[in-house]
Amino acid sequence: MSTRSAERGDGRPTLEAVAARAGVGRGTVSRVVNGSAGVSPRARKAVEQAIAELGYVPNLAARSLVTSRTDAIALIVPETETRLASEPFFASIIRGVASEISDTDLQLLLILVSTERERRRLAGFLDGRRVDGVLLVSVHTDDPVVELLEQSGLPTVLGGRRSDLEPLSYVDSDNLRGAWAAVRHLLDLGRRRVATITGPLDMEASGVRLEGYRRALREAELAVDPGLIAHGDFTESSGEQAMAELLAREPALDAVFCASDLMAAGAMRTLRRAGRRIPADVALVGFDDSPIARHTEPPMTTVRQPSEEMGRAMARLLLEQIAAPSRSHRQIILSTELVVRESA
Amino acid sequence: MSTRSAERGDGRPTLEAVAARAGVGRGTVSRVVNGSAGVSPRARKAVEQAIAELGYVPNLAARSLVTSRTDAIALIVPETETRLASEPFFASIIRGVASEISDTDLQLLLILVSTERERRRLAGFLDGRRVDGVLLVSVHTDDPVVELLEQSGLPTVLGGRRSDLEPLSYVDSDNLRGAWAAVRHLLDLGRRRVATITGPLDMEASGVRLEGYRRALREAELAVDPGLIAHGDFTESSGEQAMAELLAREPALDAVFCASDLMAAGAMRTLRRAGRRIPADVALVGFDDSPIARHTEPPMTTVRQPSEEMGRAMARLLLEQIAAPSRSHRQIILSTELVVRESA
DNA sequence: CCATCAGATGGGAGCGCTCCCATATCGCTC
DNA sequence: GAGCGATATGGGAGCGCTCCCATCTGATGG
Repeated sequence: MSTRSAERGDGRPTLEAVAARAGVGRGTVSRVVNGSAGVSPRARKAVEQAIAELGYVPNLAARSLVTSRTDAIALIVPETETRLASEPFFASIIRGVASEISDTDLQLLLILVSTERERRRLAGFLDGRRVDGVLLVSVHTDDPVVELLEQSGLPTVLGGRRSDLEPLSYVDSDNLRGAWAAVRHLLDLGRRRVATITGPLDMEASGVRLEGYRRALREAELAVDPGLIAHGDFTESSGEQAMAELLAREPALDAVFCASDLMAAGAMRTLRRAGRRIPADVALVGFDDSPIARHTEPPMTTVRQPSEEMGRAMARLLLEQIAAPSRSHRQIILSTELVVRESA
Repeated sequence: MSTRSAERGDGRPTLEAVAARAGVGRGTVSRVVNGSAGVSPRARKAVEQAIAELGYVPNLAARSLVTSRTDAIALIVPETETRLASEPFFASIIRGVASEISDTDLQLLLILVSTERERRRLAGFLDGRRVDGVLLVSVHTDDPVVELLEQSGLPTVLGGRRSDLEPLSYVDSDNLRGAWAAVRHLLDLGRRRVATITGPLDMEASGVRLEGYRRALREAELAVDPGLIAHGDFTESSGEQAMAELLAREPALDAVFCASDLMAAGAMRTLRRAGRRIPADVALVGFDDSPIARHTEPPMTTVRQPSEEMGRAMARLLLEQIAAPSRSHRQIILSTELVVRESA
């Protein structure tokens, strides 16, 4: 059998086998497979039939070798892996990205980077050009990972930004307005001793949320009292601790804005232990609208970030950038929304 | 310059360039790169230096073309994407898998399959042999995805199983003992009208947890009353609804075992609305020990599944299977643990 | 001192594909 | 009816690597 010669050892048919079966040349089959123009209807039909009969599937490695495209993008999550699980934020991003690329034929690679070793591995990975583009979430101001990406020259889109001068493309949510609206809400409720628990200040989002807090206070002609500001790192236990500090410093506080729901949950716990009623004694607003916000007691008023939409937008931006690499960098700011439940 | 000829258009050095620089042949460089034996120390050193100087990184596509390995595995999550976000279980699995493969040079591909279209895409993907092996979580009894995997002949490891006759390798948690321990705990508390809310019965885990419930009752010489059994689908709202049914059918129930924390959270909400105190009137135990279990009011007693360890075990099993494909299928059952908080 | 053998080495062949160019084919126009 | 451009087509070259075999080297034994 002459077709034998065009088959793989593992039995999978090659382009050549399809060409032989359809009675055309390799070039024509390739054109059909890749949807290029300039194929007669007759030839196209013959090829399509041969493909169906043989169950032909292109060998991506061979294609990639020639085109030096990989048809894959990577989503990099540079977090201690614990946060991945505790923050549904990441899962939503994944979901958004996956749904956006689900009708391209791109692969999604997930890369978790937490240790130094993993960072080095990532460097080799990027140098090896194993993906066509990269998505990075959870951006820290001087995160070496971002620099790796910049150096690599690969199309890149960030979720969040390092500063308001961020040169790379990014998608961010409107942290300023979100925080502002949250604090504004507390003030509208008549609270006057409004504290805040910030995120880690090496993340721009934390700084911006703090700025939103400040601005709302100033607009209400209230002084910004440093004693009412405590810092956390987005984890629940840091929220617990920060709340304890605040309570110690300012026993008379009557409201608190937390830069994440997880910290807010921790803060609630501390408040409860201290015998403060929520919201009667202390009103509380979180940030993220993560699932746990609905499960706290009382259910938490919080600022919704459209995290799935962020993932989607990131993917979209990256696809554009891969398609037209020269295109200058773009940014997208998605709006946030106050979700009023019972904690404030 | 003669080295020019051995460089890629994009400037990345090739094996050939390294060979030229080190003054050896391609074969020797390849042997060094792949750590094969039979290279003199002198040659090895020269090659290593050339690699460092040139910043050589192997082209995976070319390698893959020859070896027909891909150095990638896929994690398939066949769920409506919503569950990905709401169930930290998946995130933990991802984390476990990622950490287990982090010192191999395998890639992790994440594939979310929910629609029929995505399933077809997956089929092509598997046929295209774009990964060396596959991990599947959230296994449903007659999930077409599992059949796809079986047909593909790729090394496969399931998280969960279709039945106790599962022919494929799998990692599961000890659902029977977990459920049994939960119900046993409720009985030890003196409860006698113990209800259960099951998961979707097309998942083996649901059936087994129900069996654990039954067995604990029988051991306590209590009848298994169908009126005390309601069905959910692991979502919060299904828990809410199932609890309402139970309350309607058996107003006198004094305990409930829920097959997931999410359903338990829903059930709590219904109980609260119905004016039942937890645990005074109705004691409640969940399953999973997901983060929300700590945030309910009162904090939930639940059965811990070692989900991260499951991910790790799945990856380990898959690696073994890829290394030694002939090896017969294996299964690992991880033990569960009752975490007593305040709801029971 | 030469035959012998193990270990080290170089490089041809070929993996399956895309790119591109030479060639073939067709339908028009003048 | 010859000439021309537009459209289709086949297949060579080559992507960067691994595999394998032929060759070479040097140490060993008779």
